[in-house]
Amino acid sequence: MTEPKAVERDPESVSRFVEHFAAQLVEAGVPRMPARIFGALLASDTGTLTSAELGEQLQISPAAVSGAVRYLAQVHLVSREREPGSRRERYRVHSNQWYEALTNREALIKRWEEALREGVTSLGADTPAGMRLAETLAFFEFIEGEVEAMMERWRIHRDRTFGRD
Amino acid sequence: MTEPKAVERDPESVSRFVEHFAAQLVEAGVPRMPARIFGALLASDTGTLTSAELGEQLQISPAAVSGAVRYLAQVHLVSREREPGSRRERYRVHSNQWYEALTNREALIKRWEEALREGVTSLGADTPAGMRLAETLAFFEFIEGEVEAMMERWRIHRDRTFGRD
DNA sequence: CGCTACTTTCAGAAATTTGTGAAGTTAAGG
DNA sequence: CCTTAACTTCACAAATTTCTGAAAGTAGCG
Repeated sequence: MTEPKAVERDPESVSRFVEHFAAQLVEAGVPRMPARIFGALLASDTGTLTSAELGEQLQISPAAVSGAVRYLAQVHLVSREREPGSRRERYRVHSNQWYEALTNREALIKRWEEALREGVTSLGADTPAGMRLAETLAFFEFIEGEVEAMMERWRIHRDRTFGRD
Repeated sequence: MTEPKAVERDPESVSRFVEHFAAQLVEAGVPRMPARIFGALLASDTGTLTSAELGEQLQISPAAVSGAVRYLAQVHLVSREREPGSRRERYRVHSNQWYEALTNREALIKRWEEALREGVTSLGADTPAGMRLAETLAFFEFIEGEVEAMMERWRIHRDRTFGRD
């Protein structure tokens, strides 16, 4: 028969998902190429793809892959690993961990807090503006603590739902 | 004495805060003008500023103010109000509510979820990729519920800390 | 009604961002 | 070591975004 053995993934469906999902990320502020690459990784069976595979699937140059991957690695959305043997690289999305990175914008939040703290000081803690900034600052500090607890609850919930191995 | 009555806010400190804070927002993906305007509102005593005041303080054209404010209103970071009498408009940051908007990216999350759901379907719920997407989807659904509870805790915490009026 | 004080829209100039090809770098494997 | 298969960096072209000035609405107020 002409029936292929384990098709399970026609390129067009994959592409549709990748581009659609990437578009949402773009709207959230993620640069286009990183978004597309991230989508492609999410949609891959192993969660890993080589530079060449990405380039071919998305029709982009090696340079574009390189730049986008650097971005993704920096924000901890993917990790890079060397295939033992060859100098070919694999990029991987850490299934359960990538979305934790999302809630984990540590550095970002820290800098917001720093800016707010400066604002409180320079505008005066007793001025209306200073008080508004102080309250905002308190909000972020509060959230920071909460998020950690929330992620712990998620892990428990996930293990119950998807099996605890 | 040459001592002014209630200076309390020298333009340079304000500007330093505004630009610094705006820079952080920009890094988080907010367009520059909206970020600056938002900063200026945060740093104002009443939390409101007119179009003209914004234009002068930030040295930008009325057109820029108009465009940026439209953006901010759309994402619920500021509201616009008409000064009774004149056709002059005031833009306001809702002290306690602006940061709630941040956690409240309803529409955004919904679309992510929709994209993920589509992905699960088109890639197959039983494929490895499909399962990865399903887990991600479950994560967002979980978070959605948690955030609401978290905000409620925040309000209580805030009232305790800043007075409950 | 029409004048005037604002705000919005629009077309285009300027700046920024993005992606490419080509040269440069690194390290595997003979 | 030298060759070669990758990845990365760089300079530039193209596309996009951002802001402006100017024209066009809009609604108070005489």
